[in-house]
This record gives sequence, structure tokens and C-alpha cells, in this order.
Amino acid sequence: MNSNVNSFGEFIAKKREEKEITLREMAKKLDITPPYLSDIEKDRRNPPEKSKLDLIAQILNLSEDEKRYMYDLAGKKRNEVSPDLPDYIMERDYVRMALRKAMDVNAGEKEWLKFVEELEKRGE
Amino acid sequence: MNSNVNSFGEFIAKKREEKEITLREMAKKLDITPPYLSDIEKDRRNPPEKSKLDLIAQILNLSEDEKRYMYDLAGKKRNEVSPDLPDYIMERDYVRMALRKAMDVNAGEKEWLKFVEELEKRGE
DNA sequence: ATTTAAGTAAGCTTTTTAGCGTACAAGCAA
DNA sequence: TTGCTTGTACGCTAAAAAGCTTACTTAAAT
Repeated sequence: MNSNVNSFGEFIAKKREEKEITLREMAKKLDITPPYLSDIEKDRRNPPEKSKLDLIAQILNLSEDEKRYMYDLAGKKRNEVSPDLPDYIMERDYVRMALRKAMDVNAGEKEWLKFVEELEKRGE
Repeated sequence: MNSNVNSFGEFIAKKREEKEITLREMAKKLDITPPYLSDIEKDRRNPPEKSKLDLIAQILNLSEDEKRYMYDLAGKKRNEVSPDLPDYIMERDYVRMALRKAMDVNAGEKEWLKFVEELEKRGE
């Protein structure tokens, strides 16, 4: 999807530079110190929590797809589920049931894409 | 599904008592101290990590359903996704895509159950 | 040459999380 | 009664995670 970037830090650093925003500026908007942001961009620290990620997306004017990509990179770095997903999953028993069923029968891309197609038919 | 228990600590405490295992015995098998296990059962501490949860399930002889219920309680307590799910989710882009699509179109129980049915048809 | 701006190295401080040791109260057993 | 067993209160230690301060380097701008 997006260029040759594969880590959270690289990704936001690159986007920031594209927008010609300085690290210090961005740190200020995020209400963190420049060195701390620097560490994050260098992947030496964990990506921040969801609210700040949202703020980053806003500051960097990310598209919906880019934002999700960023969530995925953040999730992977933290060894957690991408932070836009947990609420949806944990508030719905049937979602977890379905995920487990999918694990059980070893559902792969084919099955899941079919599910998405079904949703597309119904979605408004 | 399972009686009137709604927290991780209560759940494993009850199961433990049903099996007439003492807290100290169980702590020993888990390789933690009794006071620490006590705190967990009283919901004053976080549920342990996945490997210990699996051990608990084994010690308490939980059924597959009970085990998942335990994972859910653990996930909720920690404000995380139930610990049997993250790997499956994070290793598969299409799963996350599907989850997001479902969020977008506000898919509810009906749609998800239909998905499960589909899987049941195909599952070996 | 000098200032200014950008990013970062180095090393704190603080907070949270995990986990232990000791000691005690209640119940039951001898 | 004495003595064991069970669970737990209380408080400590240790490690990880979050986040800051200070000070330095490099490059450009004056």
C-alpha cells in the first residue's frame, strides 16, 4: 500500500517530512518533548496510546487507509492488536465467537474476503 | 453460559474450590506465591500472561468453552483483547480488513453469525 | 565567524506492573 | 488447649515503561 516503510517510527517520520513539519513543532502539538518524539521516530520507544495516534493522524493529515496502516504498525510494534480494533472486538461476544470459529476451521483469506463481500452488499 | 460469575478472579477461585484444590497447591503448580494468587483471585491484580492462563485451564480441567470464557474475563480485566486472539488477528491483514469493514458498516450479530454459518459449512 | 534551527545522545525521574516475604486470623483436628 | 491448615493483610523489591532535562552536533542563514 504505502511505499517502502515498514516501521511505525519510519512511517510517521516520513509523513512528517513530507508535510515539512519539524519534529519540534510536531512534538509541541502532541504535547511531548522533542527528544521523546525523536526516540519514537527512531523506533526506540513504543508508539504512543490511541488518543495521541489519532492526533498524529490529524496533524499529518493521513487518509483513512494510511491511518489504519499506522495503527497496524503501532500494534505490531507493541505486540498488541491494532488500537482501533480492541473495543469493537471486546464489546461483542459474537465477534470473538466468530474469530474463534475462524481459528478453529483455519479460515483463510478466501473465507474472510467472502465475508467482506457480504458486508458490502448490505452496507449503506 | 457459566453460573453467576463475572470476574476473572471469582471465576478461577470458584473453579478451584469446585475441584477442591487449595490455593497453596494451585500457587505451587503455577510457580507463584500464595499471596500473589490470592490477590489475583480477589481481582486486585491483573490476570497472568497467556502461558499461565493455559496452565490454569489445565489444572482446573476447563472445557474449551470455559477456557475461552476465562480468556475473555482476563482480556476484559486487562483492557486488552482476549489473549487467545491477538496472534490470529495480527498475523492476517485480511482479518483486520474484515474487522474494519464490519466496524464501518456497523455489522451486528446477524452478519457475524451468518459468517460463522458459512464457516461451518466449509469446516473440516 | 556567528547565530539559529533541527534532530538526537545521555542520563535522569516517575509511574506502573509484577512478584515476593513475613506474619496473622479463622477454622478444624487432635 | 495446642497445633496445623487455609486464605489474606501489609508492605517491600525489582524491573519495565513513560517521559523529561540538559547539552551536543550538524547544517544552513546572516
